[in-house]
Parts: sequence; structure tokens; C-alpha cells
Amino acid sequence: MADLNDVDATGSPCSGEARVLGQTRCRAAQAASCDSCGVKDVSVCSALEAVELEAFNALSEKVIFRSKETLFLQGDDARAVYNVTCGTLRLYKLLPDGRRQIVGFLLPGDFVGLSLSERYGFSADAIDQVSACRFDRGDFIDFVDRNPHLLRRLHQAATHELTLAQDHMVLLGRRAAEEKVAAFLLAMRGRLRRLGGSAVTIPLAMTRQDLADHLGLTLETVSRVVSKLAREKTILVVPDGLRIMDAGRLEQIGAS
Amino acid sequence: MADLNDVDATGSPCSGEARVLGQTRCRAAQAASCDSCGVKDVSVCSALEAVELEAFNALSEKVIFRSKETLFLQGDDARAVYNVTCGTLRLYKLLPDGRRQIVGFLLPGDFVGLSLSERYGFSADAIDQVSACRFDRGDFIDFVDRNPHLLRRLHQAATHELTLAQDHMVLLGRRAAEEKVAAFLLAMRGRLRRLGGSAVTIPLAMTRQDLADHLGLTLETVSRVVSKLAREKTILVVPDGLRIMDAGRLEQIGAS
DNA sequence: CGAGAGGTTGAGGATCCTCAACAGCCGTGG
DNA sequence: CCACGGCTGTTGAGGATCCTCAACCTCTCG
Repeated sequence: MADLNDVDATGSPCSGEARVLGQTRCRAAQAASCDSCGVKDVSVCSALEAVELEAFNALSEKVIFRSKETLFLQGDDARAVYNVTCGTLRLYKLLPDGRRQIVGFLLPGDFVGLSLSERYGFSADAIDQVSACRFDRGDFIDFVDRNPHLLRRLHQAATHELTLAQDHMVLLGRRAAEEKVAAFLLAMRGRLRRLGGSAVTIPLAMTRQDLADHLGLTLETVSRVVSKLAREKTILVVPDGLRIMDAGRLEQIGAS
Repeated sequence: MADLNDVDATGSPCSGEARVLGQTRCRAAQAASCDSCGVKDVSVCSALEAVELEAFNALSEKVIFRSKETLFLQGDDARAVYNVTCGTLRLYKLLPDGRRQIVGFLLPGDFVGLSLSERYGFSADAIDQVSACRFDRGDFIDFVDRNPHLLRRLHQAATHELTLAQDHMVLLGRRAAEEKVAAFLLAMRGRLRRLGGSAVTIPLAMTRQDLADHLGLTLETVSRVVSKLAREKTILVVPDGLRIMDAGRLEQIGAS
């Protein structure tokens, strides 16, 4: 949605962006403190009281990644953990011959580095411009040790991720191409709704190749399925996104 | 391996079972307390000190599930959490039309119910005879709240599960049939090794259908791949298991 | 001994992948 | 200003992989 002026308010909390120097910027990114953060109620921070949040805020550093910038690679020393405030990340693993599986897309409010382990278990790229709170991993762990509330919340987030991963295994292992695309769109709609949008229009910052690598397909197959759904008026292809025209039909295809 | 007398000590901590009334029974299942439990060093219990462990022990109840018995179904009220001490569980999700995806096999030391949530997110069956420690979920949560050590350990277990899930997504989304089987065997070997076996022989309590539903294949395809690997002397088919004959070759096929 | 469950193997076909051509968009640079 | 190349996406033709359907085998258990 980088160059769309008429993005509606449905879906992304990044909507309502300010145009600055020809670049799209997130409001959340400009928040100086947690108080005015757009995702404070949906992210792990929500576990903290005002006083704790202040100390937490002091540990964090606001960072911005440009589109296609790599945050880290699988196997890197995990020096930092992140809380996404705006934009979309792709987390992925590579096979030795270059085949890629995108294990998840992270949206605002999502946390990177839940495992708190010494090395990253996957690679992460910014898909569009991403704003995030960065924490030194050591500092973060110390803080967690002093705040069991936060650990409970992290654990909750981790098991939620695990549930999403299990749902995705069903998709990858047991669903046909059309079902995969439909189920993905419905899942994305659900996540966007929880972020506050009405989510009729699903903004998709990722390419067809990204979708393919997430759904276990090729980019051609994704393109064909999207075309087919559009031809049948189940969805409408719009710049950098898809609009759901017949939700009932989509649910019929992607039912879980 | 239910009726094999000559199972070697490689692999399963259940080996060394006592024959009682024609049934194979796990030593761990007979342990009256945590002290003599076979999995106390690999399961979440390892986070606890002796005193804590005693209280923990008091909360638990030893239970045994027969082969094919269902522990719970997806969506059921999560009244209990379990720590597997012996045997194998399958965790799975079903699509409305009956297609099944097995999201994981649980071995001794593994924990069921990490999410601590009110409802189970998947169904669980015993594949062979399973022994487990059962905890009332409410009691368990209270105990966790009083023992942050344990929460840390649970979180570690959850993020480890998440890593396994992500690895499995790569397998499901981006690997060919032969690679899936090879990678599965290697992963299973790794898990068995960590449980103390040398793991040249991989005991497989599950059927070809179970394997297929785990690997995103049909049972026929699994059977064909296994036959092919056996024909090439990469593996040897033994009753209720597979013996790895050419580990190098298997790693070449299933490299990750 | 018969029934049932689990497993193997084959023939044929559907789905999805591969390879290829081409269109649209955008930023760069002549 | 417009031509060009690169990137993304679409569409088609042909082929590989894996699935479906079916037959048959072994083993176990009542």
C-alpha cells in the first residue's frame, strides 16, 4: 500500500499514515513513548502496569527497517528482540538448495524473539517499511525475570503462535491450492480484525512469491488461484491487496 | 514394539519393559514417585528443586492409556495436563470432511497442555500403551504461579515445540515425498538419542496412515518410499520399526 | 478358520510444478 | 521526455509427482 492515497481505515493500524517527504510513515513509529503506542493493547506490553511500562519503555529503542531490509538471519546471535509496531515482517527458513518456507508473517503487535534463545531459529525480513521497538536481549531477559506477569504474557503469546503453526500445518499438509489461498485470506482477515479494522479489504504487502512460499505452492499457482477467485467474483484484486466480495463463498472453500 | 521380546536398548526409554500378564508395561509407569521417574531429567519437572518436586508429585496422578485410547478431543474443556512418561501419543487436527493432520508425536518426557488454555487446541490419542502423570489443570496453574522456575521451563518447552513446528512446516511445504520420510526418520532419531538411546533402530509405534497424516502424504506413498529406501539398503524394515543402515545416505536425502 | 487391520504394489489420473512468453509498472538514465 | 531494464504478475502448454482406486498379502486375534 506504499503509494496508495485512498487506503481506507479498515484493516491496518498503519492506516492514517502521514505523508512525509514522499514516504509513507507509520504514526506508531513516531510515538516517542509507550503511552501513545498504537499497539500497546494487543502486544505483550499489555501485561505491564503503568510503572513497569515506564521501566520497560526505557529499555526500548525505536527502530525502522526499510522495505526488503533483513533484520537477522537464521543462526545469527540473537542480540535483540523486537515488538512490531507497524508494517509486515516475513519469517522464513531456507533449505540448503534455496527452497524457502515462510513460517509466518508478523503484523503490528507481534513479537519477534519469543524463544529468548541465544540464536535466531529463522530469518526475518521487512516486507514493507517496518517500525519496531528493539530491546537488547539480555536486558529484556533480566526484565522478564523481574516481572513474572510479562513471562506469563510471553508464554501466552508463544502458545498462541504454536496454535497458529499447527493450523498452518493442516493447511500445508492437507489442503488443496484453492483451499490454501482461501484459508490464508480468512486467517489474515481475522488477524486484521483483531487489530481493529473491519477487514473487507486485505492489504497484502507481500508478493505472490511470498504467498507461495508461505502456502507451499509456486507463484504461478497462487496467481492462477487468485485469478480464478477473482473471475468468480469471490474476491477483487486491488493494488497491493485483495477485497473480499463473497465472504460466504470464501469460507465455504477455506472452511476449517 | 508391543510384542517384541528382543527390542534392543537403543531408542526408547521404555525398553527394558517388564512382561506382566502378557502385556508390555513401562517401568516409568510403575514409578510411585518422581524420584524414580525415568523422564525426570528431560521433562519440565527438571526445573524443580527436591522440595518443590515433592509438592508437585502430590498434585499428580499416574494414569495409563491403552493403545488407541483417546485422551481428549479438540475443543474439549481442558480439565487436565499431562506429562508423558512412556509410550507415544499422536496430536492431530481434523478438517470438517475428515482429513487429518497429525501435528506431532509425543514421546516420553513431552508435555501435553503447554498452552494452559481452557480448551484443547487439538485431539490426542495413545498410539501404544501410554503412561503419564496427570495434573488437574487448575491445580497445575496455581502451582506454576507459585513457581516461576517452572513457568520459565514451560515457556522454554513451548518455544521448543514452536521450533519443531516451524521445521515441520518446511517439511510439509517444501519437501518431496522421499525427503519427507528421510527427514522424519532423522528427526525421530535425534529425539530418541536425546532420550538416551543410540537410535540406530527407530521404533515406530504408528501406522503408515499415521505417518502419512503427519507428513502430508497418503499411506500408499509412504509405503512406496519406505520400500524404495529399503530396496536401496538405506534402511531396513523391521517389525514395528525401521533400522537405519546408511545414515549418510539418509542425511543426504533429508538434509536440512 | 474367518474377519479385520495393516501393509505392499500396480495402473491410471488429477493436481500442481516447470518452463516459457508476455504485459504492466516504475525508476533510471540517455 | 521517452526508452529501457528490472521486477512483479498473468497465462498457457506440457510433464512430474503424488493421489485414487483396486487387488492381494501377512499377521493377529477371537
